[in-house]
Amino acid sequence: MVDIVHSSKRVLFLDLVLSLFRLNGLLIAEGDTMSDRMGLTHARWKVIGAIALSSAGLTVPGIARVLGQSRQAVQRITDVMVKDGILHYQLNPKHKRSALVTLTAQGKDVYNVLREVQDPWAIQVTEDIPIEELETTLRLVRRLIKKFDK
Amino acid sequence: MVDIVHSSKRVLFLDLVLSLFRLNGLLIAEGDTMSDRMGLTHARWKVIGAIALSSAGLTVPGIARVLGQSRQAVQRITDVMVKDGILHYQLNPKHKRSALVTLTAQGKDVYNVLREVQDPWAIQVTEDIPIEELETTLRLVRRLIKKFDK
DNA sequence: TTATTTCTGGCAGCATGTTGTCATTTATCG
DNA sequence: CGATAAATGACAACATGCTGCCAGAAATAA
Repeated sequence: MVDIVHSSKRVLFLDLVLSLFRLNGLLIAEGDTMSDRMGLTHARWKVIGAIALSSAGLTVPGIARVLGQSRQAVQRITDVMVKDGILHYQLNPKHKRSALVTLTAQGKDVYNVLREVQDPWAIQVTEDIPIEELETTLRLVRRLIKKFDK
Repeated sequence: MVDIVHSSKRVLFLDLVLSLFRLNGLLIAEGDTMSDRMGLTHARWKVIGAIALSSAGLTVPGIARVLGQSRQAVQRITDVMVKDGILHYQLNPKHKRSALVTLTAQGKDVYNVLREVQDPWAIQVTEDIPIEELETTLRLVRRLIKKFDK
């Protein structure tokens, strides 16, 4: 009996993992489509979002920690975005070498336009989904993240 | 009132999306760690899994459709795996150009070793998670996939 | 059957992510 | 304070993914 429970949970979970891979790809595609008109890609609005949500200011490794990525990957993205005038490296009083990454005026404009597209999208997608299911799913996802993030 | 509901669902959903990105990265890392000892990467065991689960045999574009990726991405992976002796291109009676991708004997061995690691992992991870939550989450994930996969 | 459309393989270019390494700065510990 | 450990930037190598393009095969429509 225990084995049966284990077995079905195992299959269920592996199915979930594969489905998450699939959904991840589709969400990236959605994000790219949405941010296309403002010259962004999913990797870039992830960075913009992380900065916009932080109050105290973030360094490159800080953004990487928030997004769960390598600092090198984030560094490459921010370097390009600084060149494009979206971001700005601001002297960090707390650290001589590691600058704070901030949104320029243009970057803030981009973020606002992004939200104008993203918000209706989020509302429309969740239209027919009970809030309880979203909560259950988010709780489970966070639980899994905790398990793996060490 | 409607706006409040929309607002909290919107925030909840965006939070979920970011968490899914995070979890995706962690699952890939888990997969890479697990399959490291048999010389696989996550991209490769996804392909092996797709082939192993198919009864009728799959072509490269067929694997791509199952995994929700571009056929070019899959083609590059399978080309390498054929070179490594894990996969084999078998003449397709139904299509002159598009070969069926099959596991070699070595490939089947690899798949079996993979399952020996993956199964206990799945059981251990879901140990303290109610099966109902897994089902709810999988249902929601599939629902989202349907929305975006067109 | 013939014309049109779709599918496929192969190639190229590019975006994104990872790990590894090295030198330097910052933080921590004895 | 001084030694050691951790964090950071910069660079390189590599794995994966995408789109675009072309020519030929296969499926479909007329």
